[in-house]
Amino acid sequence: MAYNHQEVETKWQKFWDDNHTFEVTEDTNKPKYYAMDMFPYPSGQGLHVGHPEGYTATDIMSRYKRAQGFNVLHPMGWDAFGLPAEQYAIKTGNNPAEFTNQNIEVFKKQVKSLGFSIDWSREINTTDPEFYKWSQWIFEKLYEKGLAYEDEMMVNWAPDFPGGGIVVANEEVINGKTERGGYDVYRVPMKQWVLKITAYAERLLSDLDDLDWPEAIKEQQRNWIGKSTGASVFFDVAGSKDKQVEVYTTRPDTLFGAAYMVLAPEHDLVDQITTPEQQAAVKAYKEQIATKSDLERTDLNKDKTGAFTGAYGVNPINGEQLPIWIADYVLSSYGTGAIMAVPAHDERDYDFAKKFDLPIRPVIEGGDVTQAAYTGDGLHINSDFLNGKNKADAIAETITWLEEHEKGHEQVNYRLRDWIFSRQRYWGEPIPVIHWEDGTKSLVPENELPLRLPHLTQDQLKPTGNGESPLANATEWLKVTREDGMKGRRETNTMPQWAGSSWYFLRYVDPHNNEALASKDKLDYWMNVDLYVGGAEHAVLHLLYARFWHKFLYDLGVVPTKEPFQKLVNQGMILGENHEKMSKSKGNVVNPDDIVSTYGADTLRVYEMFMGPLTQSKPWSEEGISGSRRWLDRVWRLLIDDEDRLRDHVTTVNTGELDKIYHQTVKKVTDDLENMRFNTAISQLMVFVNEAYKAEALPVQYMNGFIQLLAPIAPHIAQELWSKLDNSDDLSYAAWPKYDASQLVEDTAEIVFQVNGKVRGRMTVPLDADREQLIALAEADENVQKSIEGLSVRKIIAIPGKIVNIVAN
RNA sequence: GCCGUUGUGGCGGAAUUGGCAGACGCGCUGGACUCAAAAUCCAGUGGUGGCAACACCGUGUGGGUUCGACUCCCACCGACGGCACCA
Repeated sequence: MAYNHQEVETKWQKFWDDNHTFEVTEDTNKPKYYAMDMFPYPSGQGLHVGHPEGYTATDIMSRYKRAQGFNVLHPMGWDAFGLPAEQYAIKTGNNPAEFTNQNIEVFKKQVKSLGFSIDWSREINTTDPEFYKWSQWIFEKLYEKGLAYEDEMMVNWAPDFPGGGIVVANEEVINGKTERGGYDVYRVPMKQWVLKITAYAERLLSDLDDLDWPEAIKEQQRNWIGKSTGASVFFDVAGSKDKQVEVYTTRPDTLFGAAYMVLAPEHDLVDQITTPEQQAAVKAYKEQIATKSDLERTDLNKDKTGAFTGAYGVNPINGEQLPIWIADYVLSSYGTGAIMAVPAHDERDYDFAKKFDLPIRPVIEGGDVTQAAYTGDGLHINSDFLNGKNKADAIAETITWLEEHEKGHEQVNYRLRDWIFSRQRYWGEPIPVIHWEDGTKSLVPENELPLRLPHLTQDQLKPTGNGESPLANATEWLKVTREDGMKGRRETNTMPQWAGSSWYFLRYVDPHNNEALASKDKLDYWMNVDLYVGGAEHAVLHLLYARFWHKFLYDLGVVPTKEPFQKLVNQGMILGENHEKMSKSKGNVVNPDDIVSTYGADTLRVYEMFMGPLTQSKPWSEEGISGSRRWLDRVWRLLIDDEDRLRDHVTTVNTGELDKIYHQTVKKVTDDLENMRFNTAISQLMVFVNEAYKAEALPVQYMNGFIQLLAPIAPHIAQELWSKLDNSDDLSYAAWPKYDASQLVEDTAEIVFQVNGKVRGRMTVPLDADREQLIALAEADENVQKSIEGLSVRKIIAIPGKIVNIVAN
């Protein structure tokens, strides 16, 4: 009978569930392997074909490692806080929790239909109070260590965001608009909870080196952290002895070329130093930029703007007085929010100087300051004791001078900013803080965690209109009274979606623990994650936050490793048949449910792995998927006849005709799986099947081995064939086949004969034929003779086992 | 503009250390089976020329190193992703 995928897949999925096949314990006698996917946000859309790609990859590795004798942890969970559920609730009056749980049920059913070897007893859900209790616990530890603080700071405020506006993290702003939805972002001061990720900047940067991650992601994180080395330089303000402007520069060597100074408009000193005559102009400028969105500010960046404060700074190196301006091309949030401007050697300063007619004095040879700023290296000029020195020497010399004269020092800066951690939302983890009427605040006591989200009615969920979270409407929940009668109000902001995903991988190792986020023993055994697979879109957000929290927990002694994810793999995107990103509007979306019901989960798994390298983006093909199904049918027919019985040619007799290809296949598939080259592993399995079709007899032992090699990729059909071959042991834990290296040894090799690098003949010779023999054979070759006719031989290269190349002219 | 990734048949993609370019699959062509079709099995399939043996061309473009380059080096072009006044 033909292969019936629906029957077989249902049967074995039930078998795995009933037998708890993939539930895992801490068997310390075995080496461990922790393979994990980035857990999904359970949207109402359900799974798309991109999800199974990564999930299949980790599942193959999990099944392969299990057969290799590893104790494998392969879990799944749900990143279930987030805006869509809240917005849906506002619109329909449904409870976000119920809605979320319905979505999870749909997702879970879909994921299960693909036959992954997941330990479902460890399923987690970030919206479960028993889970977010520990998100809150980590926040409290951060607070206790001074790494979570509340501050009036310039935040990214998107007032048009549905539901009354929202503050987003720097990382969530793309081109001056919110990453989600594309709403305009304004920089406004607001009181927010902030996590001090900058305290870990250096470690987040340097520990990247030892990680087995794609270079692109490491590079993105390095750029995001943005370490730079330069100098702080102190400029006195002329006429006011007690005031100093500290600037940061990476080019202290150009100090003699400083022409003016610029403060960020928000800089503290601006109001103190502005002269009475300039006050109106400065005030007008500050108002002008305050109303601009980030996008408008960047758009206008070609056209520099600014205002003169009327004050002057004193260049410490030569006593020269430099006008102090304010301009929004200097950012208050980077360095000291103040710069020395060297228009001759900095493009931004050059543009500004041109616009406001400020002097441009070169201090490095090379370039033409009438045309453009020169940012390259060269010998210094107009620079007193630096004259004649190159950039590197002059930088070192200047820093020495600054330090000796106490006018500055070497300084390292990071582009990374602290992490704005509060969101004006209902559907997130409540921040466990109480604000007391005397102006103090305190944490919710640890024994009262989790601080649960109160139930809100549809009306209460609606925006407050003042930028506050809907939790401000939860009157009863909000009020707290202390034993001493002091009244307090709970924090109404909630945590961002990144909170749960910053540590969820720790919870999988001990998901039901009430005493700790996970027990020390289990963390010691399982951490860190050996393989983490997910999309590249999380390069700086999730992966940086998770590393930060992990390092913090490492410092607390909670986790045993400095880094959470040893190996990271980004699966490529699956594109539509037209090579474009799948989207509803383009009508090229493929629904995995349809594929599973038409062709089966195994076909989907084989196809997605065979399409090409896991890490590459590749287009979907309907013909490709049916080809994968045809191949599985071919595998089935190789072993099973029309009456659904094992074919007669599967025997215990080994004629030897498949020896070589079998052992080659075991070797190649093992190598390929080890290196996650699933496409070439499948191709080798196809080659084996092609050979097997030509063979008279199929030794049962080779057929069993082949099924084992196939099992990680197509587990259902493999299980069915395994049972039809009368195996009584559990395929999921059967020891991985070994190959016999002696079967792979060749005693002959095909030697290529070349003349001037062009192939002119070939011959199969004994492997031990030496140089002289090979040359003789090549020279005797008819076609070779024809090619060298009339030429004189200059040189002959002969490499035994490979090639003979005759050079002649 | 800067950083990263990438470029191979009609299509998806292989190619260990510099040593036969195009494995495997899709598609296409032919054959077998069939009254016929589908399915299946077998064979062929980079381009040009030739009945053929074979020859020439061919891994984004242009150079270079080498007996020999998809592979190493230099310059450039295109695609994709990220960053974007970070002093």
